[in-house]
Amino acid sequence: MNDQDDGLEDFTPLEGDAWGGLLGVHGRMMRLIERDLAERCRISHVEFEVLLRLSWAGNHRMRIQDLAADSVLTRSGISRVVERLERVGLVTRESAPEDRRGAYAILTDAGLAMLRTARSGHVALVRERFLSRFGPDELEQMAAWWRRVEPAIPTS
Amino acid sequence: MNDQDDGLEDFTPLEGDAWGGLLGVHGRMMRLIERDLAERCRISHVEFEVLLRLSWAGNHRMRIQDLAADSVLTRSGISRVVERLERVGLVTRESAPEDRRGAYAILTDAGLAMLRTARSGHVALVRERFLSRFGPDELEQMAAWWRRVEPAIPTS
DNA sequence: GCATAGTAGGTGCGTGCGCACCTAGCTGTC
DNA sequence: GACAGCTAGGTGCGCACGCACCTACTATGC
Repeated sequence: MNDQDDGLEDFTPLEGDAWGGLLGVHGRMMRLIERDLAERCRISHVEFEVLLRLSWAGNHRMRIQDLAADSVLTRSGISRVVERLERVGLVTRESAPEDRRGAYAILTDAGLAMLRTARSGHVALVRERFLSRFGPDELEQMAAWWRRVEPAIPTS
Repeated sequence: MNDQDDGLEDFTPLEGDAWGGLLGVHGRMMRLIERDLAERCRISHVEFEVLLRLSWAGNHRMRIQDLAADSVLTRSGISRVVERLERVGLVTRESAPEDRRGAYAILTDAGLAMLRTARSGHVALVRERFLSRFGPDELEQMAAWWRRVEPAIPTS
């Protein structure tokens, strides 16, 4: 039912399918993921991501600013996420000795335990709905595309 | 700095690159897009999307429920988006004669004009940062992937 | 030393949205 | 017709987040 050219630049059908499809797949997946994590673990996806990245870090600790970089949230957002996680005992905060302005978020044992259960179900979900639809060669190509595009998009 | 296997299922590196890359690219692009639309047109991306889909519809009008389906927002979210757009004169509302529970959102002339300026810059941005990084064959493959995956992800 | 600029983290405020619920109206069964 | 059950849209409430700003601290220039 397109109104045909109403005067100015629009996406071509191919562009629309490629870009719009990415938006659609992301939106649907996020709905599934948020519901799943909320029901099983009472945490949000960003909270899960913070726990995950802490688990990757040496000694399970990261500076707030490092958590904020390469996150979908701003520093203020991360600050509040860490506050929420601290309130339920999944992380603790500790001020940085080498720079007294700074603070570390540190994964607790309870946080690590929670992450493990959250992660196994999460991985299963993303595999079932998304990753399993692609062969290894296709996943490799997809990853290569993101590596190609991502550095061209400014972080801030 | 991975903590190596801490006991339960995790993404493989390949899976992590494919899925994490999608999240990263989407997040960065959305930041750019929101800032651009806000600065140039004082509208958000969801508001833009509603205007766009109205412009595609016959007579530039759609039922609220049809706007909500296949949107990233719920019905209540769409209801508020339409309310905001109505308040600034970009759409009007009209109750549906064939089902008196229902309502149409209708694009106004001002809304169409706004959409045109918003869209041209938006298309340019998405092309510059994303679409132009791919060849036509790659865009076709990407679109095919989304077509393959999307129906397997429940809408609600 | 002192002054200025820059940075890390936190916070008041405004806003956007989901959830649960409400009302009005449609539909189906009897 | 009467009544139950469903659906479309809107709304009160709570919450998460960005923006702008604040405080505490560090870094740089003199």
